[in-house]
Amino acid sequence: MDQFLGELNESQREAVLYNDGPSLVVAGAGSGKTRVLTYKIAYLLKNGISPYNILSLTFTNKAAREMKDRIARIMGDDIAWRLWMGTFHSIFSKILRREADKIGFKSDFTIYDSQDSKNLIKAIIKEMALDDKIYKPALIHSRISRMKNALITPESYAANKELIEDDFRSKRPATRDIYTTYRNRCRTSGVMDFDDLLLNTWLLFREFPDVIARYRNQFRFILVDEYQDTNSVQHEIVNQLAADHHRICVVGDDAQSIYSFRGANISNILDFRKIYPESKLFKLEQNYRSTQIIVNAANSLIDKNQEQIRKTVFSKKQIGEKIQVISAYSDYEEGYAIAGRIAEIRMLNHYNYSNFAILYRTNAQSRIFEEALRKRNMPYKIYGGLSFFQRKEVKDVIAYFRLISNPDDEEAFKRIINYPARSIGDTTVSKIAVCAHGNRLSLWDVISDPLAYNLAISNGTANKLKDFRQLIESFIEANTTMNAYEIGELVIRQTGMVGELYQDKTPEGLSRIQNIEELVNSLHEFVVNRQEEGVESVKMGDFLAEISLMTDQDTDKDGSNDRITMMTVHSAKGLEFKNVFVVGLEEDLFPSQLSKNSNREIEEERRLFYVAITRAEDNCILSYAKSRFQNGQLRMSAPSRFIKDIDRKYLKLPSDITFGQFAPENFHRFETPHHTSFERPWEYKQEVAPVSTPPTSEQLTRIDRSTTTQQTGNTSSPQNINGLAVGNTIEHDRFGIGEIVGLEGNNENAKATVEFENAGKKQLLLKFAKFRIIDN
DNA sequence: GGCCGGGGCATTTTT
DNA sequence: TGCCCCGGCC
Repeated sequence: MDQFLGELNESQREAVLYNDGPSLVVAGAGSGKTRVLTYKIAYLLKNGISPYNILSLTFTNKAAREMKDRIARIMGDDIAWRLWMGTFHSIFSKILRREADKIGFKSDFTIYDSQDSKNLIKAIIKEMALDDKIYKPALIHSRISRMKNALITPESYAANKELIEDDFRSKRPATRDIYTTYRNRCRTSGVMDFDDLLLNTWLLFREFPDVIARYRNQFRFILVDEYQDTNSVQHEIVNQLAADHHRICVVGDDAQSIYSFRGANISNILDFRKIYPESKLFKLEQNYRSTQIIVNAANSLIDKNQEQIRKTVFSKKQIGEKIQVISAYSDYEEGYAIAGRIAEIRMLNHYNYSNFAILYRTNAQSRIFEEALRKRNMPYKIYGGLSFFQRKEVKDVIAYFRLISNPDDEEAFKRIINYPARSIGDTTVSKIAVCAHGNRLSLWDVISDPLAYNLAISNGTANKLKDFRQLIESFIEANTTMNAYEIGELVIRQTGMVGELYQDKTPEGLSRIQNIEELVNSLHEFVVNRQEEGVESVKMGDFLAEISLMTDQDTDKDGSNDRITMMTVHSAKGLEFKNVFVVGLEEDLFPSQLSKNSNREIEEERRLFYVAITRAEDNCILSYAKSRFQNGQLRMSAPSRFIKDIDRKYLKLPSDITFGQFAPENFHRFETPHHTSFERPWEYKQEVAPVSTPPTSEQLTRIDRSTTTQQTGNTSSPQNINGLAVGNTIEHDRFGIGEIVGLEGNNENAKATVEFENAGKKQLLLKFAKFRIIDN
């Protein structure tokens, strides 16, 4: 016991030791918050508290898994295993499965992912004959989701004047009907969406005093991680559970609240002490991750936010390098500059590629870095994008699994009734659907007894439906005796999906087959693991319950490779890297244009930037491009206000940086037209750059261009368009080296005539041309 | 039933 | 630009 308490600093220890009442642990970035949570739980366990009595909620499966592993190392597997530790969604789905019958569900209800939800909403909008240009499914889905997260049921929605007026004003008065229908349809289908897992738990606890009493009694200690990102339902459920004993400990950092767009409510953490006036506040302020400069720079940034719990995060690590700000002429050049800088830092300090991360605001930015890294043969891994379980072929197979487990599942039904093709078209499906919804039945109910509902279908169609029904029934039958893996194999064989896929020899087809094989492997692994744990029969339903709450991060297997990480700032939360590049620091990109309406949103973007910077241990480098292709057009961009928000003394700024305007007006018309020394144009003159090697001559040319071309901020100059001039030599991605012999137009219409060495004379629309300037 | 092309569109996403 | 969706066509 003492040995691990000794590993804590004073405030960490205090936070661990206090367990008699509510506490709020404000944990600055890198301050050892996971360590506190882990040791706190270990401390309770060592003091004789049963793992069964501890509820500990996290935001990701990964976080839960890591914490469980750490506790297992201290307390042993068997104890760690019995802890109620997991994400809100997984813990509450477990409870809901147990109590399902009380709220009109079966314990093997399936879970709709966001895509299923959107599909259903889309179908409802279509059935209601509403215009899906006005009732955009994604928009309606997010509104419904917000409502659920704010504890608003269809009934309370309809009773809420403000919401109704709101919808009326935005010309979407039918929203509440869509919401009601959506909820009802989920019920007849025996499914819950992600938000239902929370809302239904809250409703269950509210409606059934005996149930909540049981769980209150069980969860004698409640711990919640990342409290700044909880939404109202989560907050309220936690309050329901803690109502009697108040032994609740929430951990979080208001400065890292970045999910309000998903309904996270920062006031949950800001107002925690209002709800529990007797609560103790612990502040973890020592950052063990980053250099002093990084911590101080981040502090100076976040200081610009109004709404926050004031704290003084500090580091006792080395002072470190200043945060370098790289200015690039274009988004392409930004890519090259970053790739070059990574190569330099890596060589000089013998870092691995895995010590580097490129963080951006939007996924769309990844492509350019991908190209730049690939050209230099630098290995990388991109996170985000389509996850394994979202892939079409995987979803198709899983839809069968879902239908076997719960034949009422409407989205699963629709997905596979005609896949593989069995000539049951949309017309038939909508006839079934109309009939089903009219009678408040599931689609499966209708095809189980088509005669009873007078379906207007031909005999041929009726036979096809019968075949489909019998196929699924045979699976359902087999499912009573077979384990999840056996059923999986059976389904894939019997449906003929494999045969169909093996026809396809294209790379995409091959990858589809691999994905299905991987799914089968994971089924196998799942069954074997469970059996090792002593579960005798491992059912398909168990597998579904597990994977429906999984994300990409949980299936990531090549995480140990030596690769540069590329991801959005959002997904970097909770991670750390020796060297972090935060790129695209431009107005309208970071902060996002869409966040500029309100100060609240700007503050969230600033917190996002704070999260980005505080991922860095040794080196943090920022970059921006002065022009960028956005939504298919070339746009001039100004450096982000957030760069200005950082105290200048922690920055190494490029000499030509100016804020609040597109192109610098005070650019120097080059005293020395060509750099002859190794001085880097982006650095403050008085600064020495101890960390960096002199750039290669190749880079210097590029960097020189980047500054000289800025003279062309005015886009109308005839000789000098979009940073190009007649006489420049460029290297085009496809045509190679060439010289510019003519220029016309400007901005997005700008064209250059280029005489290429090998490809002859070409007209390039600059908006689309991919090239870089190599000499002027 | 599946393929092609035009038009519209475009944050962030731990579950 | 690149993606997705829809409608038209074979």
